[in-house]
Amino acid sequence: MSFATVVDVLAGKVAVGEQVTVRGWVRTRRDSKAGISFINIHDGSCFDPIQAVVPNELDNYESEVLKLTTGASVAITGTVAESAGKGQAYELQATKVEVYGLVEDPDTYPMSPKPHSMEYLREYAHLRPRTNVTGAVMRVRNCLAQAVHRFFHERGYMWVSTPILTASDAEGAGEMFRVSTLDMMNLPLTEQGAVDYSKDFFGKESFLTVSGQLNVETFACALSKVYTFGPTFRAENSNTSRHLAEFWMVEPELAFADLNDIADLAEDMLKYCINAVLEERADDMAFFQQRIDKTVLDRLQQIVSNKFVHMDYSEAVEILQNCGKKFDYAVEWGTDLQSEHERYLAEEHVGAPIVLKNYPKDIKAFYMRQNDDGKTVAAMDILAPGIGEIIGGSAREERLDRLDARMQEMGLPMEHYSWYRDLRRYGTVPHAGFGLGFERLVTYVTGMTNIRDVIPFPRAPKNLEF
RNA sequence: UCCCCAGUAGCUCAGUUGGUUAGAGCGGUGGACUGUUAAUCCAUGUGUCGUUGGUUCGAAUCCAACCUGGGGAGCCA
Repeated sequence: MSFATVVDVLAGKVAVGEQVTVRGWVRTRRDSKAGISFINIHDGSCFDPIQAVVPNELDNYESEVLKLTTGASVAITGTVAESAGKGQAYELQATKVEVYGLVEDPDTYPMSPKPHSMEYLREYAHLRPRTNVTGAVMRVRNCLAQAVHRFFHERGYMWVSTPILTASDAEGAGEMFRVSTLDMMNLPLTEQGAVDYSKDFFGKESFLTVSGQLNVETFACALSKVYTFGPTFRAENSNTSRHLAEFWMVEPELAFADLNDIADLAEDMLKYCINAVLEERADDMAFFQQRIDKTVLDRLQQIVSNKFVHMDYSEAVEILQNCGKKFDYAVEWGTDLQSEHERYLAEEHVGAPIVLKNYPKDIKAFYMRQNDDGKTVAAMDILAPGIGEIIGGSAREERLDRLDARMQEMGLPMEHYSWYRDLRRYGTVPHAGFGLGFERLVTYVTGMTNIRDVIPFPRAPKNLEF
């Protein structure tokens, strides 16, 4: 007996007439008094389920087959046949139905075969992978993740696993989650009455990382082309459809590179990943196009076939000031752009992803390379229509005197960054990198509206189930 | 964290100028029919009306606080 996945059978990889066993979960069962039941089985290998045609002559037809409901798990053995019905090229003429597990109360099985709201599905994060929408999201997510690794691998980048536990706030990127093994009911105190972290596990304060960037920079300054791809954590009290407390970030870092190099790298990477999804997950994308976002395929096609628009921050400010549109917040050189401004630029002015470059230094992080004008830094954001900032990057300040000056201006504790400063003291090189919020990419590519629906188990303020 | 909105059956929602027995569709179940596929047709049930407190003769309905969710904002990726 040989086993086959649903995708292999539906794709015709199993010859007609051959006997195989398919294992999975029941999506629907329809009975015909002509003496057969149609059972649709999904196993996650592709969007479509396979139809098994089950004759009532089977021994367990009455006792088990007729008890199969949505969610039951089965192994169905049968002969692959060209389907007599519409809707699928191949089906399984069942000769044996083995039941792993029935659904104990079909009436209250949470994933009933009907449309559910995304909010409802979120409450069943352990069962929602069985739904069309979550299954499709996770296949696309996987496709994107694999494409990220492939993209960098093909270009000679090395994947560096940067640490999750850290001592320093990398860039003031956000509030950090504290990690501690101290007894919270009985905290050791210093003579001054502060918590004595020298008694803690690491002998000092420790946190979950907010970014792998500073760590990965050290490897860029030795291995030249590197990236990190892993989870990051922000303890911000952000309650939006675009933020998570735990999310994955792709952060390439490239030595001997400037801002334009990584802007191009970012554009190439996005196009590569989107092309991968269009090629490998056409079935899932057809579903998103039909049920989730009627514009998603057009949008993705446009991205892969057009050059991104580059624009300096200063130019964007001028455009916003002269566009004649009324904004809730005034646009002024030197302030950060508001969501409404970013949305206008990406959605109305350009209608495609836009690369904004050379921001005022005062609204950006300390490590960003200072431009010769004395006012701006070599930073860039890529803004995507419908979702806003999807990528943020910069050239890094490689000149020690400039870096120190900036850190002093911003009041950063120099001693925490000694190793970071060493990179500038010993054989410094120009380098640049960016960060891509992976879930934002998945959101954008699928057309989903809430980022909590594109990660298996979303973590957000007041939300840590499962 | 701020502003706005919502929370009633397994799910999606209607209802309520405070008043006996709380409504529909879908799902489930039973039946009919059918190479069906969001099947169709007939029958059928279901409720701490988010939680706690208050006002009242009486609260699902009014008020307050809280919890949870949604939309927007801020922070960012």
